[in-house]
Amino acid sequence: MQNIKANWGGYKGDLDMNEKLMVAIVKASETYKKNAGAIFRNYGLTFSQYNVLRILKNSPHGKNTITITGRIMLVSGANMTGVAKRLEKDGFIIRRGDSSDERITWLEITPKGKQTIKNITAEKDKLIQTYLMEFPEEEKINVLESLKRIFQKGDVFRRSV
Amino acid sequence: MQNIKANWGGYKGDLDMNEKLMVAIVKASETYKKNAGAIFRNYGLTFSQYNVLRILKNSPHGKNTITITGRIMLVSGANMTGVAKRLEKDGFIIRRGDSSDERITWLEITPKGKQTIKNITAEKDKLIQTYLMEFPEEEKINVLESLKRIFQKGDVFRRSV
DNA sequence: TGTATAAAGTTAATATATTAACTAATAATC
DNA sequence: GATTATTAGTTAATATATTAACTTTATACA
Repeated sequence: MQNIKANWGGYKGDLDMNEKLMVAIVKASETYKKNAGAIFRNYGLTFSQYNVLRILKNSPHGKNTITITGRIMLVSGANMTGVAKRLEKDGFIIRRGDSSDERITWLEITPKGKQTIKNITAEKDKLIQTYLMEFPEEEKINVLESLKRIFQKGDVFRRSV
Repeated sequence: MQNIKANWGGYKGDLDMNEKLMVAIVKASETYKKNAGAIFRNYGLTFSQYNVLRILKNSPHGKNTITITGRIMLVSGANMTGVAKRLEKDGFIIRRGDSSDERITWLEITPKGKQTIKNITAEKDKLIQTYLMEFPEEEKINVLESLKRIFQKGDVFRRSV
């Protein structure tokens, strides 16, 4: 195993275990976002854009509203406006108003969007497999449960602020 | 426990366990970044700016180079330029060239920067404690080890691309 | 019924982050 | 010693993300 801390300018972490764990979560996340984003770029998508398509594909009739999609992704509505516009410009989704509630904008994945998600699958799964190949199923379940507890706490925290 | 999936527009995750785990890592990370960022903002810092100060504080003589700091944070050098300039403008760091190697720019945390980090500590630790209060020490160690394996794999991946 | 409140979405200003292209300085190699 | 390659950092263009302020539409309720 190579030493990934090579040449860190003498930096020594003096973080306690708690902050060390949070920093590790952020680093694992950033690593995945960069590696997966590099794959998605070859298919004309950013990491965020891929996630919108993934959510729409798993929503009834391949569509959902801007606000709910943003809520699942934990991003603001203001940010969703731009992401959705760029996805529509490139033909991955269409945007359509709701006939009975004119406040609502529906996002719907197009056939091109569905096909792109499908094309990405193998390469994306292979990447994740390189991370997790040594993980027994039980370890995955344990880590998943631990992480869920963290962001559910964070959700409560956010609501109370 | 309230249902945090309330009103998700019928969205159903059909992710396999592997992708589910990666999505959970990203969500835990984003949750922490948002919650901690809200605290740091009260002290005049963004999440990224706080991390630069944390790294400098733990570096020899409170300083490190732009490139190495960015490498620890997993962000590009181009991004570091802007973050460092804004930190200097607000008096949290100073930037100084190296006398023997004129390519290098050193970032050094100021007394104001050190004091700000110190002021933030209690509130930041309290936030992390709300996430981890139910975690036995052994669970923290296990999750930390699991996550480290992920971003070390990601590091190797990045080098090979 | 009418007014107040809430919800959905957009715009503007700003910070973070990327890649690509570039300059300048140092290191390696022939 | 001269050429080539590498390293450090910046700039430009673009995408992502935030909060604050705003418009429009729908809902609550008195």
